[in-house]
Amino acid sequence: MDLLAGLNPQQREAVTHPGGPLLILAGAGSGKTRVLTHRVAYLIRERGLAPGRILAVTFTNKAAHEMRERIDRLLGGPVARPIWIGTFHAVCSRILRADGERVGVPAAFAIYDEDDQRRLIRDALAELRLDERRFPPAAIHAMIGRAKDEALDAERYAARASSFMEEAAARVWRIYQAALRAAGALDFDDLLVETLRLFDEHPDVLHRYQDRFEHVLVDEYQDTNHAQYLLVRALAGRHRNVSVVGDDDQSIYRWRGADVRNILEFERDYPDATVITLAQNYRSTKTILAAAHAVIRHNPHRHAKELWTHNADGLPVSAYEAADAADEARFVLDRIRGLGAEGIRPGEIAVLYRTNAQSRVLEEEFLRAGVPYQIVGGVRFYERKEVKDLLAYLRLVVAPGEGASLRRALATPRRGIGEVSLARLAAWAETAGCTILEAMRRPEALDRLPRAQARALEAFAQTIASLAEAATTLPASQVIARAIAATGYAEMLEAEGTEEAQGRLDNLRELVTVAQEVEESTGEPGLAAFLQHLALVADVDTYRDDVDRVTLMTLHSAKGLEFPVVFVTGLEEGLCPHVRAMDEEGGLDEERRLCYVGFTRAKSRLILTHARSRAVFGAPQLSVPSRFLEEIPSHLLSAQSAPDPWAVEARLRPASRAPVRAIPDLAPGARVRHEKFGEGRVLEVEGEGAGAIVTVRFAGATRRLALSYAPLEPAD
DNA sequence: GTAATGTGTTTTTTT
DNA sequence: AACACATTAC
Repeated sequence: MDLLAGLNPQQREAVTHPGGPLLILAGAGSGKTRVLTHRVAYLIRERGLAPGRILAVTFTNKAAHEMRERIDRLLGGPVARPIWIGTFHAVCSRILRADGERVGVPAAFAIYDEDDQRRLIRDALAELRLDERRFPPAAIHAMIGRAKDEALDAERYAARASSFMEEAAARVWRIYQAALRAAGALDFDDLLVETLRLFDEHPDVLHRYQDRFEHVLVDEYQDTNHAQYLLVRALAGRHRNVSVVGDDDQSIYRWRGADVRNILEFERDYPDATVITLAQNYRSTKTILAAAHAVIRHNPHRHAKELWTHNADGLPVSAYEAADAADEARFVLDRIRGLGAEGIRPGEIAVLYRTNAQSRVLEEEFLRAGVPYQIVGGVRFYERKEVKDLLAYLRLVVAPGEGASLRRALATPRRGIGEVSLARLAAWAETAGCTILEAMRRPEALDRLPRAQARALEAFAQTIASLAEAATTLPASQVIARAIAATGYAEMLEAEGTEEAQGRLDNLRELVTVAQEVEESTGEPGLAAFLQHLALVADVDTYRDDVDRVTLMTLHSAKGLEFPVVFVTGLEEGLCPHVRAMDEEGGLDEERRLCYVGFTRAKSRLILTHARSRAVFGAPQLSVPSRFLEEIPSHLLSAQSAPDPWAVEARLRPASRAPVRAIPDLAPGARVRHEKFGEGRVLEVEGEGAGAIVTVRFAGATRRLALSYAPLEPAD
């Protein structure tokens, strides 16, 4: 396959660039992913570079996956396996697993999630007798996180602390860090910081990686923070073949420490850098690009540039003013139904919003309408209670000394062990100098406890021990499958007998599938590797483009994706731009970039909505249209508005936007006709009247439909 | 030791 | 409105 076929001159230049520092300024939809994958394939095939000598850093695990697949496809075989492709966090995690022990990071280190981290912060605050109201754990945690983004450590941070709050954060940090170390755990930021420390304190390790990576490529460079910048500089320090790709207009992670200067000042860092600009857009219509540009051009301090395209003008951008969030959701579903009639499938549609909280109202409407959807983010799969519970058991199998996991695992399923028994056991373990888990197997310790508790603890320790035994020989997926049964978790959920419990059990089984997939794609079958991998999984990684469902997600999650039809909802002052962003320096600019990212996801249709009233913390608030909407010239727009509920005649009409028609009264067994699906038979009816949801078997498929929306009529 | 009830907090975005 | 956390009741 010709690696250069179909590429424009700038893309070709980027793909074939011989070596040395390369900056690719790639606008939205300019084919940057394509350039990156073709460049890697080119280096391997045309330049004879061994795949193992390439490091490619992506923004999400999903992007990493896709890149690997595309490279294999380009080169016509499974060539990509040895390439190091992954997020900064995944790459650092791999380095630390191999060499972390040189700086005191155990090979089977745990990666603490948000919950675990917050618990340690609160413990530290309590130890320092600091009031949580005056020193909110979330704020302290964020301060520490930001400092780690800057590659600072507690000592240097303490030295430059200039306020009482910062001094408190520095004191908390020391205790927090000691607690992590004691648990053999790292937080997300530590993955980067500890890798940097490893390189700093052990130059021989750094040299090994520097020599190995002849080419380093970094995607989404505009969203790298200082620690990541230092990592790139260190890893590419020997061969200086560093290619970075990014777009300053799409920098949306400043709050996480991302520093646009990394991309704006690349030429200062590497004076001999080649700079290539990709400005031709292959994704969107002229109208969509014009609307996006009309917004982004209001930002100061940007590389002034305008995308252009050979694509058609396309339809005007739609704008809808809804009465409230529910009306907005109904409008979205109305439109989606209309698009369906035009032959556009659910999988081609995305509904975007600023905050996860907005997804709830939308989701309700999707359920009511029976339109298939997937929500990316929100309550994350790996933060669900049952998943975290099971992971606690698994962590315990890998690291028996880990206190937080022990607590969690002991609590569910209930086995009659509470604070009191655990404290007694912990005290005994302390004096005996063993772990709590070991104490559970000592008769001397168990004799001090009531009979029932002693039995339960003994059985618990036995369960963990047998799982640990299994983990020495079996791959992670099989250990997990055993754990679901051996811990009594399956039994507990089955006993509940509710649909919810069944769903939880399904989630746990899903974990087995995930483990199998990870084993196959990484080639590392062990439980420890799997647990570390899991901690790094992002929301977008769970987004699937192979299912025919409408995708609901935040503007942030949408970065890097594209859809034929895109809805951007909630375009109101205070929401997008968000109030919390506006009291920060440069916050408004970033909100505008976020909006720009949203618009430029759309290929052919862009639909914008805002509501006159929206509930904040449950209380309705009036809101005005976002300034970003006002920035779009009216000739690009086709606007529409919900009726004013205060107008007299409007008050007499039903509030619902549902088509006014007779609601058929159906019972199971009835024959019905659907505009699109043809004739079918009713299997089940849930609810009554307009709110009812019916399950109908059509010739092709069985579907759940909302009676009030679905164009369903009795067939006689 | 656990379940029921009450209270306060939450929403910005995430590797 | 929804959820986590604390307190109370059993």
